[in-house]
Amino acid sequence: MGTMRTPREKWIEEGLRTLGAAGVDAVRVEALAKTLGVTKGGFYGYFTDRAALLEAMLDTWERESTDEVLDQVERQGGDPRTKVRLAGRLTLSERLLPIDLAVRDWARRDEAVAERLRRVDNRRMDLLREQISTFCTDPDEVEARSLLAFCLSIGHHFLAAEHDGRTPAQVRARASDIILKDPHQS
Amino acid sequence: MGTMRTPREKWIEEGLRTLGAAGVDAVRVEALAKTLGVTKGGFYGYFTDRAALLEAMLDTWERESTDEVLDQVERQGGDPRTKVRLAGRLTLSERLLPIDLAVRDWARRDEAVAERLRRVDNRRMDLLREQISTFCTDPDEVEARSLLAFCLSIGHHFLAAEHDGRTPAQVRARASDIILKDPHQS
DNA sequence: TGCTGGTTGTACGGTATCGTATAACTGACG
DNA sequence: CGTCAGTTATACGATACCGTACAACCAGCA
Repeated sequence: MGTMRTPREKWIEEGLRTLGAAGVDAVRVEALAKTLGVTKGGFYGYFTDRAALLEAMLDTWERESTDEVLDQVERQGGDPRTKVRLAGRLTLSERLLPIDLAVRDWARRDEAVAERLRRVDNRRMDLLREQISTFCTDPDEVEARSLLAFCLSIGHHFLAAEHDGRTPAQVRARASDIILKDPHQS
Repeated sequence: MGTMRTPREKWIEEGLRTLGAAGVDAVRVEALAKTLGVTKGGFYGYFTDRAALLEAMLDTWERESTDEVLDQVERQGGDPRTKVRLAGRLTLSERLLPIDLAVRDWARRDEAVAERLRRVDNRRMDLLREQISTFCTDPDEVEARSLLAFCLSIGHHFLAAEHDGRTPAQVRARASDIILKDPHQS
C-alpha cells in the first residue's frame, strides 16, 4: 500500500488556515497544493471537488469550536463567571478566531454555512444563558446579558478604534464586569 | 463632447453593492460591467485599474458612514440615549450595513483598509463617548459602555442564534437598556 | 451635414484556476 | 528484487479575469 504523503487532514488544515487568513475565496486547490509543497495531483483522491473540501473544513471547524470548547469548559469547572470568561477565550483562540470571523462573513452569502453557524452560535448562547442564569433570575435579563456577552466577544475584534490610554483588555474587562454584575447589589 | 453614458459614480455604486453582497473578491471589473449592461470598455477611462475603483469605493463609504451619519444625528438632536440609538440605526442602514460588514472583513487582510476603518470607528466611538458621558461620570465606565454599545450594534448582526420566543429586537432593546441605564439608580 | 472627442464594443495576450486523464514514482510485501 | 496499489507530477481543455489597443459609435457644434 502506498504511503499517505499528504493526508486528507493536511488539506483541511491548510484550507482552514487559508480561510482564516484570507477568506473563502482564497481557498483554491492549486494554491493550497503550492503551500503544501505538492501539486494538486493527490487532492482529487480525497475530495471530489473544491466544494467537498469546504464541507470537510466546516465539519472540522464546527466540531472544534463546539464540542471541544464545551468539553474543556466542563472539565475546568469553577465559578460561572470564570466559565463564561474561559469560553470566550477558548472559542476565540489564536487558531479559531480568524476562522470564526471568516465563517461569519462567509455565512452572509451562503445559507448552508449560515445554518451551521446558527448551530454553533446556539450552543454558545446556551452556555452563556446557563451560566448567567445562575446569578440572574429574570429570563429577559439573562437573554439580554447573554447577547451582550456574545456581542462583546465577537465585536471587540472588529472594533479598530483606540481607547485613549487604556488597553483594549482593560476596557473589555470593565465591560465584562457590567455584563456579569450581580443584579442585586447597587 | 460625448455623453457620459455610464458615469464614474455608477461603477462605484455597483461596486459597493457587490462588495456588500459578496465581498471584495467579487468586485471584478467585467462582472460589474455585465451587471451595468455594458462592457468594461469605458471603465478604464475613469479608473486606472481595479485598485483605483476599490479606493474610490472606500472614499464614498467612508464619507457616507461618518460625515453624513453624524450630520443627521446632529440635526435630529434630542436626548443622548435617542442619539445613540439613532446613530446605531443609521450606520447600520439597509444600504450601509452589508458594506460595513464586508469592509470589516476586508480590513483583516489589508492594512490600508484597516486604517480607514480605524478612522471611521474612532468617530463612531467619539459620538458614543460624548453621549454616554452626559449621564455617566466615571471615564472608565463610559469607555466600557461605549465599547458595549459598539459591539452590540455590530455583533448582533453576526449572531445567528435564536432567542427562544423573544424577537431579536426585544432582546436588543433590553441589552440597550443595560448599556444606557442611569448608573445612579439601583 | 460632416467634424470631433469622449464613450463603448471587440479583440488580444497573459495569468490563474478548475476538473480530468494519464504517466511516473514510491513504499510495502512477497 | 519485482509487483502492486496508492500518491503525485504533468499535461490538457475550459473558463474567468486582468489590462491594452483600436475600431465603432454618437451627441453636439460648425
